Amino acid sequence: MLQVTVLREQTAHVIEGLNKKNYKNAAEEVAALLELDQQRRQLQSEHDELQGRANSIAKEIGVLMKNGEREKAEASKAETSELKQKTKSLAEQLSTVEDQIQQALYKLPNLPHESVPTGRTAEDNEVVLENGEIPKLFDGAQPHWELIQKYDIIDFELGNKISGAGFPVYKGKGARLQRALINFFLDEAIAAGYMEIQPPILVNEASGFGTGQLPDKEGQMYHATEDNLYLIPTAEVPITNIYRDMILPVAQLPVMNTGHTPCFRREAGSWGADVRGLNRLHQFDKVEIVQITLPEKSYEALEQMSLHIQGLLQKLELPYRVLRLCGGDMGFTSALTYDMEVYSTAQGRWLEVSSASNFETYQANRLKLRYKNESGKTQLLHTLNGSALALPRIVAAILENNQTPDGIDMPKVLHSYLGFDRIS
RNA sequence: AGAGAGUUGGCGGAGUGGUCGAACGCGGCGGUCUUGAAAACCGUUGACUGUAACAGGUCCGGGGGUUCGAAUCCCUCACUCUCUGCCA
Repeated sequence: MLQVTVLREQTAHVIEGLNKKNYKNAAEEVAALLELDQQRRQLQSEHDELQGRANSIAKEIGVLMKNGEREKAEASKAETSELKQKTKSLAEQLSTVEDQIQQALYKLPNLPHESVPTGRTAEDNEVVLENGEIPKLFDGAQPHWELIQKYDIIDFELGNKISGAGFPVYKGKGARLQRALINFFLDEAIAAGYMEIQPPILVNEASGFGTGQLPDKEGQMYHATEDNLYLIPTAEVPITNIYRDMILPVAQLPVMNTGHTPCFRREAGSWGADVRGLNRLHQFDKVEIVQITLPEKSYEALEQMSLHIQGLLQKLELPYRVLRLCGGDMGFTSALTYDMEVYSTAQGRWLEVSSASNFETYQANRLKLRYKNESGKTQLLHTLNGSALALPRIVAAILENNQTPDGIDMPKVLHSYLGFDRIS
C-alpha cells in the first residue's frame, strides 16, 4: 500500500498517478485521507500527552507506596481516574480513525511509473517489441483443444469427472511435456542466478495481505475455511512473504528466487469468450521469478527479468511480443508491468504467457520488508516478480504452432528434457 | 486427534504487579592494544510513532480485561514443542 508520508508530501503527484490508473475520485479520496491523517495526528498527540501524565503519576504512586505514604498515594489515584477516562475515549477515537485510514489506504492502487502509457484498456497497451516469425500453417490446422484430443495428451473430460471444469488431466506425452517445461524453466532461472525454492502452496491470511491479494481480491483465491488457509494463485505469494517483517542486510541484496508451483484461481466471473481449452484454467503450473532489490536498482532488475523471459521464449522458438501495460490495464499493486504474449497461430491471437512487474515499495510497505541504508535509517525495499513461465498457454502455442498434418514437433531445446521429439 | 509445556531484543536466556525497553551471555559496531590479526579491556548496540530538534507515546506471540501501575494476574485466539495415537 501507499505510504501516508508520500500522500502528505507529494499529494499532487499521487493524484496524478491515481488518475493515470483510472482511479475514480482520486482527488477527493486523497483529500479525505489527508484530513483523516490530520485528525489522527491531532488525536495521537492529545492522547500521548495525557498518557504521559498518567504514566508519571503512576510512577509517583509507586514511590509513595514504597515510602509508606498511603494517603498521598490515594489522593494521586483519584487524580488519575479522570485522566484515565479521557485517555480511554481518545484512544477509542484514535483507533477508529486509524482503522478508517487503513481501509482507505487498502483501496488505493500503486502509482504508475512515469513510463506507463496513459490508457483505459488492453487496446491502449504499448507494444515494446515483436520477435520471431509467425508460422504459416497448412490447411486443416487445428486449435490446441482439438489437438490434445487427437493425440490424447490432455483430457478435460477426466478433469471434469474428478474435479470440475478448468482442471485438466495431463496424460502420457502431455504430462511429460509439462514436466520438461518445468525443469527447463527452473534450470534456466538457476543458470541466471536465481535460487530455487519449494514453498507451501497453502498460505495464511497474513501472507495474502502481504502481497496484496487480500483484502481486495479475496474472491479470486480458493479458501480452505476450516483452517483459514488460501490456495496460492501464484508462487509470488509464498516466495515474497518469506521476507515479510524482515530488515535485510544490504549484502544479501538483490534477493533472486525462483520456484515452481501449481497455481489456483477461482476466476469468478471471468468465464466467457476466449477461454476454451488451456486458455484459462482453475489450476495450472507456473515457474515464477522473484527479486527484492534496493530502490535504485529495481528498474534495472525489471529489464533483466524481461530479458530472461524473452530468452525462454526465443529458446522455445515461439513468436512473441512485449507489451508495456497502460495505466488502466495494469494490476492494482504494480508500478510498471511488461506482459509477454505468444502468438497462437491456430487461434489467430496473442496469448499472455508472462507478466513481469515492479511493485516498488507497495508490497514492501505491507510486508514491512526493509533494509538499513548507509546512514542507518530503515527504508522500504522494492519487490518484483515475473512468470518464467506459465505453462498452459505455452503448451497451447507449442502444440498449435508446431503442428504438421501427422504430428507435432517439439522445440529442440526440450528434446533432452522430454526424451522424445515429436508427438504423433 | 488426546495429554502436557511453552511463545521475551539478531540469537541464547533472566525476569511473576512499581524507574523493565527489559539482567546476563553470545553476536554486531566503535575504540584501546598490535606491523596486521586474534585475545583481553572499555564503550555502544531493537522497531514504530512523533518533533525543526528535544520531549512524549507504543511495542515482551495476536486481541480483550483487571489495576493508579502489567513482560508479570485473568479471558480468548494463534502458533511452537514434548509424549501418546494415526499416517506419507
